[in-house]
Amino acid sequence: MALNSDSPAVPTLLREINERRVLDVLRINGALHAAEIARLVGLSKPTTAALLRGLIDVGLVDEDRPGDLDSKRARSVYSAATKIGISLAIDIGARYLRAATADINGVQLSEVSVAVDEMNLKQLLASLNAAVDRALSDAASLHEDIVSIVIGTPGVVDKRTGQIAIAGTIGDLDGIQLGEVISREFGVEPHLENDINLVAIAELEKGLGRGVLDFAVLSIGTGLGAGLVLNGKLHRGHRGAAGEVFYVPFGDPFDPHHSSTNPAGGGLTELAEQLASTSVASELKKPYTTVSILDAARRGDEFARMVVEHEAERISLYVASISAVVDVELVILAGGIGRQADVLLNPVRKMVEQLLPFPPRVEGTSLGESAVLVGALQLATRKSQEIIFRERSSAIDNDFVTVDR
Amino acid sequence: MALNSDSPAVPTLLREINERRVLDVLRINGALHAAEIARLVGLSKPTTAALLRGLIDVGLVDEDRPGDLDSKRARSVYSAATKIGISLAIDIGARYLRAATADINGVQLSEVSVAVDEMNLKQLLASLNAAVDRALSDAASLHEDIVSIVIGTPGVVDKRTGQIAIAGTIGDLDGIQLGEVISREFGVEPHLENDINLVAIAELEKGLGRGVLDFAVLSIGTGLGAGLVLNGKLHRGHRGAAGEVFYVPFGDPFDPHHSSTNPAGGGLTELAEQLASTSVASELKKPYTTVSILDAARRGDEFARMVVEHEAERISLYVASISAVVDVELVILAGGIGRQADVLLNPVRKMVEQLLPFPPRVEGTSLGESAVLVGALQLATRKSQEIIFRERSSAIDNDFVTVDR
DNA sequence: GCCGTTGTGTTAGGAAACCTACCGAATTGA
DNA sequence: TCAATTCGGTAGGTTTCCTAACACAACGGC
Repeated sequence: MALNSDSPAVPTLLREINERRVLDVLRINGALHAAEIARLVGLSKPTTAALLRGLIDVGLVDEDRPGDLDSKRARSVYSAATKIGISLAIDIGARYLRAATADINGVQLSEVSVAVDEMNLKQLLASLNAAVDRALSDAASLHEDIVSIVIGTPGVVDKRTGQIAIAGTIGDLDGIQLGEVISREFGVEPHLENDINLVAIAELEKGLGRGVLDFAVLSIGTGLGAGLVLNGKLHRGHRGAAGEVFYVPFGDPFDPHHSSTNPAGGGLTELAEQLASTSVASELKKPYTTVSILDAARRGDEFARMVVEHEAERISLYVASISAVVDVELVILAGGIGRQADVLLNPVRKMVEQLLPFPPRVEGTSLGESAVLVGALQLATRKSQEIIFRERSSAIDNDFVTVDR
Repeated sequence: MALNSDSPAVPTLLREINERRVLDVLRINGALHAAEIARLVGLSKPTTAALLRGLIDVGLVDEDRPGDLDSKRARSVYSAATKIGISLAIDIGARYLRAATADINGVQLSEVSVAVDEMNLKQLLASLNAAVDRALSDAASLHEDIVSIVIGTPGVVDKRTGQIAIAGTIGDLDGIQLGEVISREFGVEPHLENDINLVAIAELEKGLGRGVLDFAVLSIGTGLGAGLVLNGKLHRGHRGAAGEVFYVPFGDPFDPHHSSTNPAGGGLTELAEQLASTSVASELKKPYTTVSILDAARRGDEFARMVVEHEAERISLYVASISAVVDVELVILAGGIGRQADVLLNPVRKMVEQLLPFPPRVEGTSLGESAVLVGALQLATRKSQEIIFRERSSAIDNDFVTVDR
């Protein structure tokens, strides 16, 4: 039973709340005339008109007099300003480096993808700079326009220090170094975030997670990990390690690789090697690869189907663990293997239903390879909007002191 | 990007926020004079005085003129009203039935505990009625004074239907029936809640979870289950089944009893039976009981220590699962076995640190047998406060309509 | 093609919430 | 004892919202 907020409610708080509402309405609905805004926001016309004047004064809203381009009796239409800063998203993957930009309203302006291949930090940063420069020029923007930056990366990002731990997939990547370099380069402190968490945000905003209060994204690819959305918000955990389901101690708890149950990494091919001795007919030949196995399974190859069945069992264990602990409505499979959901989905569903009395829905991701980028852009947009709003609205009234009270 | 609230901000919203702040301040700090309240709330003296007058008018605040009983220059002291309704908490356990009451500010007024023993629903309800009646008379209160009721029970309580599923420990308990009976009896719709969730709330408010944003209570006793507090709030999950860690598929995933890893129920004695063949010296004799094993371990009996060590390993698996999925800062052991944390704590900590790169702190509960009741009372108090506040504050201004806008 | 209806945006007047400043009364402390 | 402090209260003013009324433009039925 603590106080909900530090400061008490004063009249200017009302203005702030209502200004935010007006901006939200404009960002959701696009250009509108004043009376329509008043109805959607729920305020009277005079008040709405005053709000709009204030927002126009600080440059957060644009007014257009379209001759009579627009409909009916409207004299002016209003829209959320666009050219007041951009957000930058960067995805540092194991095989690709991607960058994207969006305007202050979250509309994507550009996207750049560069293949990377075993490079050191110096080379990585050079590629990164090139990619960002291209993303900026494609968006007709400059370094100074960047309001916020979100970087997606494998590994656990510590909330306080920004340090990246248990990265694994990218050799000598260090969160502090990276943060400092970016910060120096762009004059903006970047926000580092675990890549799978960003996929979860992407699913929440633009994917299968829309409107779902509790769901998880289980990513099976180079590594194994999950992103959790609980009560409609990303759950990072105490040190940002939520969703590190690799550490659920199945099988021999002291095997550091959890090889008997890990469906990620080389899990699928290892499984095939192990099962090769069972003399089931197959057109598959060694060396097995993830792709060849999945393709054979799609063609109906008996041995490949058996391997996939086993893989599905392993995946189910992790789906079940997540759901047993947090009871999600939906689990979305993603990542290199998770994206091949067509052959995995049904066996996983069947198994999960046997394991749990309250099984979640299980689906394959509806987002493509740039899911991390989409999530990062989403997060960066929210940050930018908050920064710009604070900046502009405080510019109006920052001059009075209190004495008595 | 949706609107944060349905209605826009109007001046009366300020009043409501500030009224709540004043009440909060009084409930936290006890009786205060007006100037002190103004300082704590952060509002000016005239505004605070007006707020207090309003709250006194509707009976939410009491004004006392203590002659000069109280200190200094204060003419009046103000305190949150107490005699405006009570909250009722009921704990339906496997072996005990408990009831407790608190005033509107959460101050406990009475507590009653009754042993129950294999009874049918009819007998259970009779005992329940008797216990509640005693709790009420001990609190010098009447049925009509009850504002809200929270009932703790084993099993998963569905948010929407109130139905109880997978109860197990209590034979023919049915949430709908129970809710209906209570509702008819007291004229108040009771809120049913999983008992371990209530322990988590108790730890959050009065136990080791105070100030901890992310923690779990792992209850090991008749059954196995966990309560999760994430981001400072109880996490119930999509169907209220969050924390049902019994279903994490360790060992043979198709063993419905998960007997190879379950530390709860008869887990400890079973473990002892299994290990009896290992010829380790022991003063323990069959039949083993949970109590005799734990006592022997405390005395240093080698065999008993080995059994406890194994039990600790099993517990660690569940601690690790929870932490791998949601990354909690702290796991609190509770329940019949969990309360015997003295002998379990160190081996569990050691094991958990081997299993996880980010191990949580592990502690034994600091709350006694009435933890469920404490949590239920907490929840009921919050509900009562909200109900009474709504009732009283809407009594003032519920008479005007809008036309133009 | 005219004129009533409808909808937009503005002005005027007022209500509700907050604030600062000041003042008298009571207590405290030098 | 008397100055300083603190309390509760009043007066006057600001910010924010509201309803009501009105001018003006567009639409549509006749």
